[in-house]
Amino acid sequence: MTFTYEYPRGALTVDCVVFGLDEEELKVMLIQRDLPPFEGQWALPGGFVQVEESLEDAARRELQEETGLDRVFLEQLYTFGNIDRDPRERVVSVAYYALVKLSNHRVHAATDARDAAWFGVHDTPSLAFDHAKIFSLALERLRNKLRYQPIGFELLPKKFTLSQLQHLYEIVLERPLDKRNFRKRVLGMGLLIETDEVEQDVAHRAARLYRFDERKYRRLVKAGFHFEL
Amino acid sequence: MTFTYEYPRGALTVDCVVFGLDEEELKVMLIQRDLPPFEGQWALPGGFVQVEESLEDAARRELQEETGLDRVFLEQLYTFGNIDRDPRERVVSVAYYALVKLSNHRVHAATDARDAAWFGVHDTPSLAFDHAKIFSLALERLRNKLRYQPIGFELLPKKFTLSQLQHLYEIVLERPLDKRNFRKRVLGMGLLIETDEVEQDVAHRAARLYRFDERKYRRLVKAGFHFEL
DNA sequence: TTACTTAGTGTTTTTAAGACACTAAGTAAA
DNA sequence: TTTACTTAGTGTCTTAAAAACACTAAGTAA
Repeated sequence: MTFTYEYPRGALTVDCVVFGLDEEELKVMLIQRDLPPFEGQWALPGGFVQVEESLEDAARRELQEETGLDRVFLEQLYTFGNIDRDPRERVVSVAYYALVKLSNHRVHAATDARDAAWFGVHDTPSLAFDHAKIFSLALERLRNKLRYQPIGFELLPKKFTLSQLQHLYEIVLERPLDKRNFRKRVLGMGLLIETDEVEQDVAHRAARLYRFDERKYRRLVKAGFHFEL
Repeated sequence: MTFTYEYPRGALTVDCVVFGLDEEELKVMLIQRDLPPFEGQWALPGGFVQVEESLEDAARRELQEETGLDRVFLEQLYTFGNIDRDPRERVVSVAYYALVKLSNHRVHAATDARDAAWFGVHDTPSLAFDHAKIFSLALERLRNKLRYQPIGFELLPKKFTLSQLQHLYEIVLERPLDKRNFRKRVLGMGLLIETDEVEQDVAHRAARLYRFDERKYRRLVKAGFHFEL
């Protein structure tokens, strides 16, 4: 079966920059292409948008199919539409970035992808298409967003210590932060709930666990508040 | 002549939210549709992306064709891809917003558009498609951007007084600003060049004219500076 | 019991933002 | 030419936020 139009139409794809947090590093998920063009090269997970699905649905579906990731934080980044960004034909790509709790998700390479793996953001191989550009924009966006919106929690387990959270900020922003000032700010925000649990199996004093008060956050955003961390 | 593909393909459009500054109000440029769907209704200027032009090129071309606007500040806003946003078929639209110096550009309605006109941003008619959503996102983006990037100059003539600039900020942000604090901040930024001219034909003390130091701005941005106004 | 590691906690200093009112310069009208 | 009117232009004080800074507490391991 084929589909015919009066004027030529480019193809539409989505690409996802998936960030995860390892113990010591910010990582990005890449897949190794199993088909031409750029066969064997690493690339961002993504693929064609089907005609009866929304852009975000397409992004989630591709993530699921290619990397097994599910129910992640996902936000639109930018749309890339240079005419020769794909050697085959005109392809416009809507890029998304995603944040996942690395601990939850063991990667399994899947359809379309020879392999899927996490790379340190400073240790990425050369990427297919204009994906290096997409990736660097995503990293920049993540850093900016982290400053003024509480999205860091998306990279941590549900319950986390303040040290873990600070560590996350230090890794993403790539600079050390003062412990007392950090705790002051982050608690002063009023979006963390202190649980009655502490971390387990550590060889030193155990830290209290907190969780993010997502309900309160949603309520405040709806009411027009802006958050600056 | 027709074009045939193996899978169905949606259409791709660009839509532009064009802002201009009147004496007393922030305005948006709308066109009245001359063709179905939504014939006769007001809409954002925009149209189909051709297969051999980039997204930004398409936006500039449509602006030129439909409103006669040329060489404007243009930046990508967001991509809208809900499956039923166009009653005819699947259409994904990449939205841009533009800032123009209203004084320069007299509007002339043009091809595809029955009419083109400026509307106060609080006085817009009901819009075709999901254009109301696009418009309100653009307005929000403009306000946020104005806070931390010096883009306001795009709405003013090349040479302007500090009062005009303050007035612009007050109109866009919809709140009064303190004259002395405003001048302190804006001059402290170091991106304004004092000319040796003053405004003409005013019935009171004439104010000094300034211009935006675009070179310096570009240089600093390249060097990684961030600007907060 | 001692050494080691990370958790947890306030105060001071510095910097940026906000509030606030008068004089200067020009035009227009009496 | 004097006077009234309008907008330009200018600094200081107050307040709030950010940054700098060091010790004690609690637990584990040797």
